[in-house]
Amino acid sequence: MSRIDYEQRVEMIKTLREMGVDPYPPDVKPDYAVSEITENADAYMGKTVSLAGRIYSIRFHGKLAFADIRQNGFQIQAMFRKDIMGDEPYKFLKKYVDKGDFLWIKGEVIRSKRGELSILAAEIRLAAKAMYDLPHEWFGIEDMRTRYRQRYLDILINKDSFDVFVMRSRIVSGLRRYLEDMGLMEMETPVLQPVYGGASAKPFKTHVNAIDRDYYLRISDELYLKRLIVAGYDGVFEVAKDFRNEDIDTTHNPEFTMVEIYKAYVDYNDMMDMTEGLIRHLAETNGATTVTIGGKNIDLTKPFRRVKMLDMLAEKGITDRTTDEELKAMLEKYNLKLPAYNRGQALGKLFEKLCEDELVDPVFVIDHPKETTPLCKIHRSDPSLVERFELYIGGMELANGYSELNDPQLQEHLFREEAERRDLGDVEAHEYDEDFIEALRWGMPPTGGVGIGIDRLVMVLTQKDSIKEVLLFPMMAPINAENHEN
RNA sequence: GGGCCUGUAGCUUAGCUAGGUAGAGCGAUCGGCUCUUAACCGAUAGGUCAAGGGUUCGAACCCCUUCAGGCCCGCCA
Repeated sequence: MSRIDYEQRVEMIKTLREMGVDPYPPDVKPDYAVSEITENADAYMGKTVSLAGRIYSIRFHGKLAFADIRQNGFQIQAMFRKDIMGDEPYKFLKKYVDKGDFLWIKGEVIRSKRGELSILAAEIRLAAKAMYDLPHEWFGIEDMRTRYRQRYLDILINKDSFDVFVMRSRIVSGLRRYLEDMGLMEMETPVLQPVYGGASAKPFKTHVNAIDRDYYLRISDELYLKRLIVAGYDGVFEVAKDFRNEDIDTTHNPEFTMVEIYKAYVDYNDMMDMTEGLIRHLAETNGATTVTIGGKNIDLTKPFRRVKMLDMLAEKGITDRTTDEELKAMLEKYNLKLPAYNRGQALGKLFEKLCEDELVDPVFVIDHPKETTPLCKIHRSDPSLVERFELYIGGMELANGYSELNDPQLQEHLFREEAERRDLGDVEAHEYDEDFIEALRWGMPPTGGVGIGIDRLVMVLTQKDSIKEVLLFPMMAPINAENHEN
């Protein structure tokens, strides 16, 4: 594609160099951030300051010009008067400075006749030249392919995108601060694991040359964090990138971020309290306690309901009187596949199918059948269940937590059952992790744990209905060299 | 994996179920303008209509294939 702007800029840069003007000078030093001036306009009024930023718009009126200068999310208007800055600099501005360029300006802080906070340029300096025209902010960039593949352009042009990732950053730092204030420590555990565990998912496989072994990218860091509880740290967490080799859609990306949190001497009830407190705190500090996502209104201010999974199934007519044959027929009807039937997993699948979408306002679904996970403590009052919770918001699963299983013999037994299920063809059954069981044999205190999907949490708090909107660089198929022209 | 929709200038798009030289706004370039902020006025340039193949005298348009994306469904967080 011919871009005349690009070719013109190539020429212009050549000319600038011949004139002795460096289009990419190394020593541009503004005295003030734009935000400092805009946030304290009155204090700086009449003072001479220097600042720098990108030109988003420039409007010439003969011997007068206005530009919008933006830096780090803050914008200020620059005013250029030929009689103040001089003929040559004004001519230079008109001829060699374009929208999209970075400009350094020194001048007096004033207000224009219309009252707009401005810096009246006495001196200017080209800080960095751009080679493309900046697309007009008014129209924005709407094409998803451009927005996701050239995210820097999306963020540059679309203010909403800029703000989403500011919010994401604040949410994650707020989360870390909240957990640290609770006395928890962030730990870093391996991304490359010889045995993948902690969740049901298909992994990415890789090979470690140094020891000539196949490794996996982690699907979870649960089993490592629990080893750290064994090790004697009573509260740990990790904001972790996890990797699952599954489909890409509006709520799934192959790499995603999950915070897992483990704390000794608490159970799943305590972890629900903590999860709820954390999410409400993040909602309040990011100014959105009632949100709309995908047309659904969600109220984060009310206490999160806690409902037993079996009670929700009972509302759908599935009770302990429902026979296995009837359950199998229902699985068939909804096209749900279980490599090897067992009642607990069947109930879990049917729950997801029948109930999940209805869970708009935050709700903890608790007390799952024990076959749904091998890492959770058996329920203190019903041996067919486990002390597990899942938090749903807006029809999405946002968090999953347990009273952690710390009985090494039972853990070994449950892992063997998972192994049998693998042999029957369940590719998502947990791998047998001998090293983890060995750790449990040394003794793990009673522990509560939870994993919270950060991307989905950010979706809720920023009111976005696609995970791609909250991932800086969502996974996209690479553009074929034959089709690629820019 | 199944269904529906989309891809036209740097950006936003019209034209596609009437097959007949591809149009606009913004942006760019040149000129004018001392208070604009989607600035304005005048002129100019800018297109392999996602890619490939077919039908046709003639294809952005009809057909086939491919690529990329979106939405819904199925499966996993």
